[in-house]
Amino acid sequence: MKRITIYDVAKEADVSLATVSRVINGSDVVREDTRVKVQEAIEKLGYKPNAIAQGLALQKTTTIALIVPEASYFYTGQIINGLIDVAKIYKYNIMLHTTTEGITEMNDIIENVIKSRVDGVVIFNDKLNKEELNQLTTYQIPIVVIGNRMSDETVGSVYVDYAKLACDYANECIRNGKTDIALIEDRKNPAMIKQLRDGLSRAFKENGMEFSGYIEIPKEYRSSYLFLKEYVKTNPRKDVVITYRDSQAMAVLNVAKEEGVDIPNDMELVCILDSKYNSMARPQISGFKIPDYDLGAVAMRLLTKMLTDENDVVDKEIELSYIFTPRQSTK
Amino acid sequence: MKRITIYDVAKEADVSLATVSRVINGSDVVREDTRVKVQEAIEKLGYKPNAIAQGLALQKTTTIALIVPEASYFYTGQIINGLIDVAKIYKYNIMLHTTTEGITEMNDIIENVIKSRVDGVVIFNDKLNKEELNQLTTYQIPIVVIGNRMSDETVGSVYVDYAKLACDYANECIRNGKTDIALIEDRKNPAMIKQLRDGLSRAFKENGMEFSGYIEIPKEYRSSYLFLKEYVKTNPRKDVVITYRDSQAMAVLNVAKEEGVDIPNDMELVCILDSKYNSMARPQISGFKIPDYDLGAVAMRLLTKMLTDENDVVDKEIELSYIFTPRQSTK
DNA sequence: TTGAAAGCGCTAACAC
DNA sequence: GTGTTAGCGCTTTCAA
Repeated sequence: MKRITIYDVAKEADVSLATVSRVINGSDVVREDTRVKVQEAIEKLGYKPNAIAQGLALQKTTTIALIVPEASYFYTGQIINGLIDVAKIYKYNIMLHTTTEGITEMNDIIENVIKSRVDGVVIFNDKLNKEELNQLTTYQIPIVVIGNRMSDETVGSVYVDYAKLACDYANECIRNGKTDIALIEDRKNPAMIKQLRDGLSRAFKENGMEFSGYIEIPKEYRSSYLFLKEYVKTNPRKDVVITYRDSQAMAVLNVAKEEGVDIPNDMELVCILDSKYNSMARPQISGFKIPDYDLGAVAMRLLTKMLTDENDVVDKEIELSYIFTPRQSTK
Repeated sequence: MKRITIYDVAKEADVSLATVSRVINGSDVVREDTRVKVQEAIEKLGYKPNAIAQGLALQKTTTIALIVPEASYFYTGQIINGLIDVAKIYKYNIMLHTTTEGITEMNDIIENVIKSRVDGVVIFNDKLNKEELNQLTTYQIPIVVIGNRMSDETVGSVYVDYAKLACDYANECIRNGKTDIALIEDRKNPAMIKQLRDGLSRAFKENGMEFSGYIEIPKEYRSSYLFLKEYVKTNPRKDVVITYRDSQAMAVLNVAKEEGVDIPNDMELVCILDSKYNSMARPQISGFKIPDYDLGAVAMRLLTKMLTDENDVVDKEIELSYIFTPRQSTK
């Protein structure tokens, strides 16, 4: 089957290609009968406009690039879902790029993104390099960052204030006499952990104390579970343990159960990134409902705004809130 | 910043645009000194070739469309990872499309895919309509389907034979006297469940029996957990319960624990789609290691083959195998 | 080895 | 209302 172009349709309908173009773009200056005539020709030939040619002519691709970490948690999936749902509304297509742990191919991706002439970029990545973003801004590509708050003028950002979250929660704990709080490292999400840690430090400082409950997982341990299993034997019990991901929380739960530590009576457990698995664990794990879907959706909405409103969008920094969901692992 | 085109580079380097084109495409007919001259001009101007224009001129976009269900399990994520890793090798970009439960916008997606002139399509979707695929084949777009075996001549497919998996496993159970096998419905993945059911039926037939252990979850129950909680009270205990996803297996585990059913002694539990959560549950849930990552990787490899080898690719149907991973929920 | 020019398929002034 | 035509940025013969 030969590729059908706008010329073929024009010939078939016996009009000029400009008229066909007008029809497919819904221009209202076309007379009804010619519109119908063209429409029929399109139907008959099975013509589909070539988005690439349109992109070239219009200097816009109605495509945005989405850059996410390869590690696919449920969380990331939800962000993508939210983003795509909004993208669909505005007819944007998504080019998906993933960054692989360790390998600094971010530059390759950026290069790729520039070449592909997408209209905008959404980046969700724990480790984000300002320099790399600069590349994009040099090429005038609108950017929205998810997760990291950016103070830059040109990039938008949608995020959750984990520091505040941690600070507030710690304050609450301290108020209730629970001062022995532990935060477990998450190698995959250092930036998030840093925010949490900062928040905890702040809370302790506000209460005239110093936060010292950060638990690093030595490189030689392949999983938090394995490490904690050892750790718990030689270290005093905490009042509250905070983990970032559900799997770490489950590791804590398992270790506790195996070592005879009663949760929540001997020790409380909170997981920052709530997930359905938290409620399937026994005892059910308390967590913070982080608006993952919304992070994606709002980011995309912000980007479309930046893409359409020539005059700068007023609020490029959007903070989303969270909700604490108490379950059985906390009192 | 004005958009830098190949003309700007040509002027800067004082050569024709044809030469610049040759340089960026690594043609070896260019004399070294002019190559360097052009290279410098490119560097100086920060020129990046416009992939859209290239796509138009070359009639190929080096982009493939990936269609996956919106519901983001870990599994889907892994498939995407595998696919992207291979796509990177061959320099392909990914256009991500998701299908939403219920809403039959598959046609919209297909339409979109055709317009975007991607070089090929990979589809992973439980509910797959042959008609919709036909659209794509009409437009000569190479397709690879993940998960469903397709007998079609033009589409490739990469899949796991769940029927065989179920049949073999059931045979093994029956051989050991465990004939009371239950398979729990999964509304999100009817096609997979059908395959499993077929496999079980076959095994029972082979043993002169009939499979009657399919457990449907009535619409009014919001989760398998809630339903099973009721179900278990009025129904006899099974020998073996099979679920498709980890969350269903965990539901079974929780119900069993709460109702005083000892797993694996009173009843065994197997989850088809293994995941890390299975090994975090207690008792750890036995499962089949389905090669999710490979499904994606192999699918992409197959597609690139179909894209490059003009003469038909010999083997367009690729079956991947699985490994049973016994843990604590089976004896 | 390099350049000139004809497309690739479409849009958008500008004419008529 | 509709047609003509000049791009959009690049590749690729065909000449030189």
